[in-house]
Amino acid sequence: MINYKKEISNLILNILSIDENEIYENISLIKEKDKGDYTFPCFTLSKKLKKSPKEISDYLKEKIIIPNFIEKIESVNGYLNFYLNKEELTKAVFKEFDEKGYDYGKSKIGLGKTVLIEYSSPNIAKPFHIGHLRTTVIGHALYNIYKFLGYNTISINHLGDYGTQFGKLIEAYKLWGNEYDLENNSMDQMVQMYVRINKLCSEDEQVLERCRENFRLLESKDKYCVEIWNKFKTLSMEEFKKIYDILNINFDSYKGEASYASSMDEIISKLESKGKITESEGAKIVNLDNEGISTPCIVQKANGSSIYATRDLAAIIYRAKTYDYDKSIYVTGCEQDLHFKQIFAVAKYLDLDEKYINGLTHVSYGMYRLKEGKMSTRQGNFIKLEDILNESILKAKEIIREKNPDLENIDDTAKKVGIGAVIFSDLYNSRIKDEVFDIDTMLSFQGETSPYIQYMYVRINSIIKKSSQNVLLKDINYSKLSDEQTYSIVKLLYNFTDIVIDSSTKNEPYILSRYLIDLAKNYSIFYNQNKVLSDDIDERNARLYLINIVGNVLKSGCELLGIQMPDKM
RNA sequence: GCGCUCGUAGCUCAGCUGGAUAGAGUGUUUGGCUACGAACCAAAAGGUCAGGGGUUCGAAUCCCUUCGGGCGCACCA
Repeated sequence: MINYKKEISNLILNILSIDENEIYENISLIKEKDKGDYTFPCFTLSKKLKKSPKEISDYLKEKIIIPNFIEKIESVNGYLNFYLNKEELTKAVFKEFDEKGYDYGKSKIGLGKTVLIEYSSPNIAKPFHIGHLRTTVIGHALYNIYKFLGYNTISINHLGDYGTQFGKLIEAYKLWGNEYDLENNSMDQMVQMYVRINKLCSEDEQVLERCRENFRLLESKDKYCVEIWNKFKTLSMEEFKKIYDILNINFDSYKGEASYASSMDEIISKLESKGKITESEGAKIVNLDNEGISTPCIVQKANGSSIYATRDLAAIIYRAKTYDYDKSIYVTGCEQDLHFKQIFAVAKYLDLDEKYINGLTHVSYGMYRLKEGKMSTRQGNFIKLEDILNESILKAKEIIREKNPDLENIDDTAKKVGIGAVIFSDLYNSRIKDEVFDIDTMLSFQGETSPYIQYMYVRINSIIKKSSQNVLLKDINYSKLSDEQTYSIVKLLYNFTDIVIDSSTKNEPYILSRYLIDLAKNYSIFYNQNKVLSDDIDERNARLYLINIVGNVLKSGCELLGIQMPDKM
C-alpha cells in the first residue's frame, strides 16, 4: 500500500532542498480529531531558513501541488496539516484486502533473516506458576509477530534442567525419597521436597555443600544421580506439556541447559587463551570493568562444576553455528538484567562474528508480585498457572451460560474466552512495569479485555452470516463510506502492518494489544450508529465489506497474541 | 553503599526517538435494549504528569538533583 509519510515528505522535498531524513522524521500522525491526518511542524526549519514557522508553513501550503491522494492542506500556526483523500485511502485498503484476504497486513520485511526467541524455559521439578506466564505469553506473541513479518523464526525452550537445584533435589530424594509418591501428583510431591530441602539448606550449610557436591557428581555422569535426574525431568515435562497444550504453544527446540554443560571446557580455554580469566576464591571469573560492568562474571565454580553463565555462553556459540541467527532474543524477568549484560559482554571474547554479538537482545519484564509479597518457589509461596487458567475458563463458562444458554460447544468457547482473558491481561501493558497480581483484574471480561475484542468479532460474524452475502470489491460504491466513523476504522486498518512492525522493533506486544482494542472500540461506535444491513443495497454492500476486514484483522491480530477467536460466544 | 528500573485521574495503565487543549479502561453518578448480540453505547465528575532546577520557540517526554517503590550486586537460575 501507499506510504503516506514517504509521499508527503516527497511533496515537501520538491519545494525545499533540505535533508530528506529531517523532513521524513518530522512528519507525524495527528492525534486530535478534525485537524487532518498527518502534520509537518515547521519549527525546526525556522532557524535554518531564517523565517518564522508560520511563514514557512504558509509558503509550503501555497507551493505544494495537491496530488490525488491528498484532499487538502492547511497551514495552522506553523503546522502544515495534510488531510488525506478518504476515498483513495479506503480504496487502497479494500484493494489490499481483496488481494490478500486473511493475510491482510502480512509483510515481507523480515525475509531472509532469522530470529531466535528463547522463552518460557521453566525449571524442571518446579511448578509452572503465575510468574512463568509473562515470559511464556510475551515470547509466544513475539514469535508470532516476527513470523507474520516474514522472519524465519525459531522458538527455543531453554529448559532449566541443570544446576545446583538438582543437587538439592537429589539430596532430598536420598533423604526422604520413600516418603513421597512421585507416581501420583508428581509435581506437588517434587515441590514439597524442594521446599523442604531448601529449608534445611538455609539452616545447615553442610547440607548445602552436599547438594553442590551432588550436582558435581551429576555433571560427572554419576549413575545414581543421572537416574534420579532423568526421573524428575520426565515427570516435569509431562506437567509442562499440559500447560503448553492449553495455551496452544509449541517450541521448535526444547534443548535445555544440560546439553550445554559439556562445552564448558571449550569456553574456559578460549577465554583463558585471551587472558580474560582470573581466579578468585577458587572460582574462575571474567573481569568486566572495561565493559562498564563492575560485577565480574563467574564462569566456573570453585569445585569445578559449570554455572549458568557458562552454559548460556555455550548456547550462544551453538546457536550461532546452528541457526546463523540475525537476532537472538531472550525473554526473561528483569532480575536477570545484570546476568545478560554480563554474558553479552563476555560473548565478545569468544571470536564470534560481530553479527551474532549485535543480535543478542534481552527482552526483560517487570515482576509479578503477590499482595502478600514476593513469590518464591523455594518458600512454597506461589500460585499455579493451571489453577488460574481453569478458574478463568470456569468463569467464562458461567457467563456464557447466563448470556447465551443455547450456545453449542460451550467448553471450547469458554476455553478461548477464558484463556484469552488471561493472556491479554498480561500483554496489555508495557513489559517493564511490575504487576501486582490481582485475580479480579486478570479475569475481568469488560472494558479493555480480550472478551471485548472477541465480542465485537462474533457480532461481526453474526451480521455477515445473517446477510448470507459475499460482497465483491467491484460492487463497492465508495461514496457510501464517507462518514467519520467509517474513516476512523479505515485509517486503523491501514495502520495494521505498521503497528505489528512497531511491536516487533520494540519487542512490545502491548502495542498490538492496544491497537486491537482501539479497532474493536471504533467498530463498536460505528455499529451503534449505523445499520450495517441497510435497505440501501450499496450502503449494505460497502459496510459488509468494511466489517469483514475489521473481523479479519481482529482475528489475525488476536492470533498473533496467542489468543484464539470463537465464532460465537 | 553501588548499578539498573519505575513514579501520569480513587485504582490499573497509554502517551516518553520533544509538538497543538495530557488520554483510555475501571470505579462513582446519570441516560440508552421492539435495528444487525447491552460481554455494548452515550454523558458527567475526576490531573501540581512525585518535588525542585536546567536545555528549548515548545517538556509528561531530554539533562541534573532530591524523595519514594521494585530488582540486582560471586560460586541459585
